[in-house]
Amino acid sequence: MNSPQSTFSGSFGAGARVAVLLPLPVATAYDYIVPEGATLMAGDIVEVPLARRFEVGVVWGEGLGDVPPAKLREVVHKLDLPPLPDVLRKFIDWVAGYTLQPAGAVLRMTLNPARRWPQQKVPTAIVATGKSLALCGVKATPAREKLLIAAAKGAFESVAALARESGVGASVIKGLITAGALAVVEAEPASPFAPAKPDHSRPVLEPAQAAAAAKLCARIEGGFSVTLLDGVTGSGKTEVYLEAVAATLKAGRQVLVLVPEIALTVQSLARFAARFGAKPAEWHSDLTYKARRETWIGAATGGAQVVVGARSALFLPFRDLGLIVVDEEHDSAFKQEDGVIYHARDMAVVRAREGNIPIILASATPSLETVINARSGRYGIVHLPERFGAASMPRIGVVDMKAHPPEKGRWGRAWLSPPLVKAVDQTLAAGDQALLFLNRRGYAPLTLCRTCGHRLNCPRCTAWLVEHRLTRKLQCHHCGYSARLPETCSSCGAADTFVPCGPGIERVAEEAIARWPEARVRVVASDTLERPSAVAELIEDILAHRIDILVGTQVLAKGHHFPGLTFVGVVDADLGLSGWDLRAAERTHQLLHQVAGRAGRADRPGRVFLQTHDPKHPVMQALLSGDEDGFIASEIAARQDLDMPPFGRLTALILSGPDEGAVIAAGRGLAAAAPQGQGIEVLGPAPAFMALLRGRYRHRLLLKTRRDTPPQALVRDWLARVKIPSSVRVQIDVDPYSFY
DNA sequence: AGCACGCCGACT
DNA sequence: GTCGGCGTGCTC
Repeated sequence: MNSPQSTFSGSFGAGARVAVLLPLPVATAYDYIVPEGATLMAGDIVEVPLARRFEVGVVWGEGLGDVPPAKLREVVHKLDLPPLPDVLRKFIDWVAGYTLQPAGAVLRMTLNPARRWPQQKVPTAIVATGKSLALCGVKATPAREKLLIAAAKGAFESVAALARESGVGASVIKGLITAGALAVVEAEPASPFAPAKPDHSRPVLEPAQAAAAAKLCARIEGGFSVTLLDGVTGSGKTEVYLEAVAATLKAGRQVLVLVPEIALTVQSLARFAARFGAKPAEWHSDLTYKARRETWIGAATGGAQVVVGARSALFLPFRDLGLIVVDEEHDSAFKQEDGVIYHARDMAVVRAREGNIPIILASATPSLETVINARSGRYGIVHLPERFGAASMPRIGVVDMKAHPPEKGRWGRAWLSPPLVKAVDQTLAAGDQALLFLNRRGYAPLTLCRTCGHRLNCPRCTAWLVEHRLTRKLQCHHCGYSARLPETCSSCGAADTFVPCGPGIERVAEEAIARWPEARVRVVASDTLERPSAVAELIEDILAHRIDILVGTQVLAKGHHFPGLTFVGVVDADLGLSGWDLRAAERTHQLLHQVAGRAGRADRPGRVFLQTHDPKHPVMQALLSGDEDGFIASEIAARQDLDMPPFGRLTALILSGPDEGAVIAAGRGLAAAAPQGQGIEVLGPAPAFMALLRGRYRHRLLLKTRRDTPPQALVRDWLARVKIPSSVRVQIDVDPYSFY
């Protein structure tokens, strides 16, 4: 894993050895020879032979020289792409070192889109050289005169285009090119991105927003700084940070806005387009090949001034990045959980530091890590005090499900308590919209056999199969396994004995339709919104009041403004609080706070009911009393007591393989060789929460170190001491967020 | 990541 | 006797 640090200057002439980092999970860069007639610079993107194929890699610096000369091969050629900037190469090295991944695996995130691009032909244009016909030594004919007048109007992309414009034949054009009155020159490729206009549509800011914007813009002058932009839902954070974006655009530099999920890029794009009069570039895994290429090139050339994207946008080769905004910075979707495991918010801060640029972390419910950094003075804070306009915070109430159990209806079991039902009645009577929130997709999370109690499990995971009535399938939400509901129980052979247990949103929707037959009910989950256009249509349907009751998961919790929505019923506020997870309470609080923020954003006050079995739980109490600071203080105290992050550091080693015995043996081997020392603790191995995932058995070890002890060297040495069979994969998760 | 090499079960 | 399964190891 010791990749050479990229050397950041110098050029390499023919015959020199250069280190080329390849986008493969190999530990080191490989040496190649610079071919005759070429000069290469660090950062150049090159094609090289590798075994019996070709790969695209990046000149990372001077060759190491530790490879027998006979093995060396020549670079094939340099690609016609801008070189990767120094900052990006340093950043890639840094991320590789921090996450304990081979640098090539990190480079892959930058280079993957560019790897298989066919060599573009360089666009050309035909222009007048300015030389007169006489000077070129040709006779002035009417056709030639006409042609020169037409050519003087600008550049033409082809002979055909100029022929069309001038009404002169192609042969005359070719003749004048030969004579020298016209010339074929290399053309700037047309940028698909319209220039952003910083002052296109400046909103009128509320006084509090204006003050915050001024403070923010003052903070982002100068180099590296981190600023928490903190304000409740509806306080207008976006308008405020857009002022900082505008300031950066005026300075002629690029802006990256990271959003936690694809669905949010769509509405961000619209808001940015309205503000700057040009649609920003977008970046996420769902882009078409062409759009991906355009954004990548746009970032590299500077043509894309604003890029809105998911976490991987952090690895785009920006020519001159001047500002990063991380929107909804607390969102756990920023944590990449497979491949190179990294937290995009944390790495964004590093990217800003490497580039000596400001970064803004925006959230209504900032993560504890960020709050602590802000309080300690490492990060600045810009605070937006309240909702603006006539909007007020919703009134939040807690429904104790023990005191108010749902009344069974004609349709069977019910999940909505009488107080919640009454609130929906009132909302509908007032002509408003209601949201029933449950963070669980499908009809029922568990299906079991009434006769023998057999539970329908995923064959490849430690997980129940979730019934989806809309698609008439049983699904595993962890591996994508899907099957029809069997007719007989595989355990006892009884027929037609399966019963659904517990609610998913489809089941809540069933109850809503039965209770409010007149109401238009819509189920919304990530799997019902596959295409971004579906998100736009849904938002339109809600705004036009073509839906009365929304039943949905957390995809509905984020970002959108629905003025007609005045009631939110949280069906199971306790969901997510169970289980051993460091951030369970924090995350549940953030999610519920965010859902509550959906209610009553216009002039009508909203109401929120939380159904819970534990009304005394600190999360419920914090939401009820509005004492968020008290809740955060107690969470901080709890973390501090246990030396948990960010007061201590965690690193997880996840062992997995198809043979459980081998996985367990590898776990024991690692435990036996565990690092020791002051403030170092190793927990496990223990079966992971998902002990079987996609057919692989999983066991975990957890390394706990003090804040001042970076775990990377410890882990590196640790792994070097233990021989792990290749059938067992070791994943390293520095700063784990989930405990799967 | 690819891709070839290499050693054990069912087929022309 | 061969074709081919995917475990193992290498690529400058």
